[in-house]
Amino acid sequence: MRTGLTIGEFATLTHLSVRTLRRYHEAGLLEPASVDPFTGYRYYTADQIPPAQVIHRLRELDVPLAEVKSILATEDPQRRADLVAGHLRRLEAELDRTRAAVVSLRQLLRPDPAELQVELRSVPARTVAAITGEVALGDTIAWYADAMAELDAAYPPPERTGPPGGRYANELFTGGNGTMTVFRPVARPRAAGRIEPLTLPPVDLAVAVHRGPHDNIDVTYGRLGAWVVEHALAVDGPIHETYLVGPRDTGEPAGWRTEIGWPVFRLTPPATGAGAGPEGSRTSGDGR
Amino acid sequence: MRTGLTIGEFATLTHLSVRTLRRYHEAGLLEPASVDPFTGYRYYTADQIPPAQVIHRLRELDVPLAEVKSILATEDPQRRADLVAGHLRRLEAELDRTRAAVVSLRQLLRPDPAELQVELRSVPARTVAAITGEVALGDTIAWYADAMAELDAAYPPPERTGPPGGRYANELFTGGNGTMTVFRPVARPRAAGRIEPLTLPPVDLAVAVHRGPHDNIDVTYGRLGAWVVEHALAVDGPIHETYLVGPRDTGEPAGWRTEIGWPVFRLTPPATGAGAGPEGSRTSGDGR
DNA sequence: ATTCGACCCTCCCCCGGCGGGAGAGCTCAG
DNA sequence: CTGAGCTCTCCCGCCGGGGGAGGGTCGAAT
Repeated sequence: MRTGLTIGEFATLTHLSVRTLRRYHEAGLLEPASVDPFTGYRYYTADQIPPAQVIHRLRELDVPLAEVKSILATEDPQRRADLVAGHLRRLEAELDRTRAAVVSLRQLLRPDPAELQVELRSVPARTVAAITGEVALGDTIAWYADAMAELDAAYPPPERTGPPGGRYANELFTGGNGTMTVFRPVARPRAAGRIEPLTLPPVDLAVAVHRGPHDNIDVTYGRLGAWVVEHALAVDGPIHETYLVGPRDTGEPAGWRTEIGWPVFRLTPPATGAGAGPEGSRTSGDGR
Repeated sequence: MRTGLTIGEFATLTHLSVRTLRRYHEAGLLEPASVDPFTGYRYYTADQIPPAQVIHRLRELDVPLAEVKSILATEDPQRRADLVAGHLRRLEAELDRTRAAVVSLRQLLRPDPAELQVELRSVPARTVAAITGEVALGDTIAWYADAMAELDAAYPPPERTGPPGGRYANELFTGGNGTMTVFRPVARPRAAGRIEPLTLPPVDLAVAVHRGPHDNIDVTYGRLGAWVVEHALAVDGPIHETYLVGPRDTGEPAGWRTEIGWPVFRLTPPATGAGAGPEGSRTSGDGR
């Protein structure tokens, strides 16, 4: 009787590389059946082949080693299946992201985009029902959906006085996380749950309308930004979005209309009346 | 007039991080419009926003930076679209791989697999028409399809005397590349193009039939390997496959039948007649 | 004109999951 | 006993980015 399969033989049987098997041992993913205490030689047995193959498959799905470990450690087949299903959902979400990027890329490479309509608008202060939070970039969509659902539930249609909107700190995009606010203008804002009344300060906005799903909304952002720069303005402060037509209004993303507004101020204030925004300084990073 | 947009402003406009912009500069992907020779400050212009967004999208699609660079460097829109389409094809292929892994994983986690039928078979030497090459793991499928097409073209049905097969070095799977041979038994093998007559040495094979597509064929490999180990045999030498029913026979992958054979020899040779294989030593790595 | 906070610079280390290679020790058949 | 071929550990590199240190610059407010 042999002591067991050497790592090389086991590698041949499982189609994993020797290095990879060593790594899995080191990570505690797949302990050899025995390890010679003197030589350090790893010895495997035939019944370790199935777990090795499960690991192989999970890695093909880019499941991180740590997660593979927790999946393998889960005895209950039901919970284990749940963990796997969770990762598959994430894969699916990523696939959606990829599809969206493909569509957006095509659009971006199209040579002649239609002219972008940009409007400069002074928005007075107003008080709305709002939910504010510190969110990581990847969680924005889920957080947004959740918060908006809470607002919708608290304020049924008769109380609403306009389309919902959001305000997003720039660091959210450039830094990976940041403050975001979603709000709804309503007749009488009141605090409840995460909702609290919020008075939005007056701002000068450069406003453009993005048509269609949000996958490539940053293209419109970019074009709006270019417009702003070319008109000798500078952007400052958090992005404003107003969902004129959104997922709550039509299930057809192509019909969505999102107004995006970027707070601006004049670089070299000419004779034109309105000066800088209320906060005056052009230091960014407000909204925290 | 400003010198241009600072890296921070440009980051805000494009939703890229400052660090990432610096990296793209360093990689030659997106040169700032100007760099202050004394301070090293990078300054961008509004017309750099579109290329930045193209880069952003390509990166979302996991296009390597080097490839992004070559795409951007390509002036001709036609060629550029080709490059992008090429990457999309690769994405699609990867997606197929992922789907296959999901299916295979489900199957692997199913608790009660049917018993695997394994047969020990002594295969005599035979001469076939073969194509041999050194192939990287990722290219196997394309290489296989190409070589098999060449064989099929050279030997129309009347000349064929059996189902086609292949012989694959183990390092192909464990090491990332290796020697593979595809062959067809025919009446009179002759050299032509890459095809050359090859005499396959006699081997003792442990043979099992894999049913269905090849995505999870290594599960069958593993089970065959376990069987071999449990029967006090050791595997040695390149894997043999025989395509009893393959893509050339039916478009329905579920109907495929692939015979896989693993050269074996007895670990403790008993009184039974047949000894080890013709090459004798159990050193692996033959087939080169 | 100076101050001072926000910005920008470069440089180095870290991550995950693998591969390559060095240098040394082990196994086992001839 | 020899020697080929295996195995061991350890260190470095890849990719695309993040974190942070330490120091220089910009420009609005004082």
